[in-house]
Amino acid sequence: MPKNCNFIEKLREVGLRPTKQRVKMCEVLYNREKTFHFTINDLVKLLSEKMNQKISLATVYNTVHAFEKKGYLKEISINSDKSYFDTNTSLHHHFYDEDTHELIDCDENDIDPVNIKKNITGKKINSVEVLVKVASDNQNQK
Amino acid sequence: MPKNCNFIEKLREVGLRPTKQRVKMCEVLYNREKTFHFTINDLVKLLSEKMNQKISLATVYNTVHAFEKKGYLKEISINSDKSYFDTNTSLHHHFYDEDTHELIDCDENDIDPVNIKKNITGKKINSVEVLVKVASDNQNQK
DNA sequence: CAACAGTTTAGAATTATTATAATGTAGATT
DNA sequence: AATCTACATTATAATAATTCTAAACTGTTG
Ligand SMILES: [Mn+2]
Ligand SMILES: [Mn+2]
Ligand SMILES: [Zn+2]
Ligand SMILES: [Zn+2]
Repeated sequence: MPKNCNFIEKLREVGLRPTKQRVKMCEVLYNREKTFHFTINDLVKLLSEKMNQKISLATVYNTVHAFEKKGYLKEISINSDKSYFDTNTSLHHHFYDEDTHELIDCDENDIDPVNIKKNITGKKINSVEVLVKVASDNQNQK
Repeated sequence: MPKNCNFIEKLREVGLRPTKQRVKMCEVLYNREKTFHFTINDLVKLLSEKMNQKISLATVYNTVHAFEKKGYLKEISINSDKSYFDTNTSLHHHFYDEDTHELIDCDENDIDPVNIKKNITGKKINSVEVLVKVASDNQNQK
């Protein structure tokens, strides 16, 4: 998804009707500096509280999944209680803060390419992703 | 958990009463050659069909979580629909077969140590895990 | 063999997610 | 602009995974 606005164009490009719900969701998701990692509930809350936009839960689910299918969002598995989504759809690694339950993106400089020596006959590698779990370091408290 | 039997001893060691349900579950989980990756439902089915042991769903949930807390099982996140557990509680990497939805353990020889250059102040790294997704290679079909 | 704490159980409750079906609307057709 | 139609939104019901509850049961200790 683009940097700034014209979400209407962008939606149309992939064959999604630019309804006002979809445009509002784009604004919330993509008008921001950094990658956004969220649950459906986070998103519903944001829409309703910050944006004053009441969108039915079913629509939020439908739209998030439509965006996922079109490559505007990526689902990530860090917790099996609920689904997390990521506005950064490129293949990338994550730090997961076990204290705050926040996800942080890595870029190419943060982790060296992973060297995989195993190979499964008849299968090809589709993705390689690293999850680094961190927590507050209670070692250095003088 | 041990290679063969005497689960009664082992359970007692960590302060879990060796009830017949718990011992049966140990047998199903640990009397096997390789690591076992499973969902609660897989386990309930195994117990009931293969072992002819009807254990209440609530007990299976309770016991799996008790085992997890005691370090006999590890929870892994690959899919957000349901929880997966792993009898291999060591820190290890996985291949995930997107066709069969099977998990395969890696050992130290399969993937080189991951070199992490990013560091978050005040936080220490608790774990680093790699997930390699594979699928059938439809390239080489002469 | 008590007595008690911990355990199992059926079933209800909760939470996340998906399905249904009626109503609304974007965009094309006249 | 009025009409049409496919697709979208919505409230609500249904389903699925998980957790809670409270009563009955059982392993252990004395
Ligand atoms: Mn999905
Ligand atoms: Mn858990
Ligand atoms: Zn990310
Ligand atoms: Zn494993």
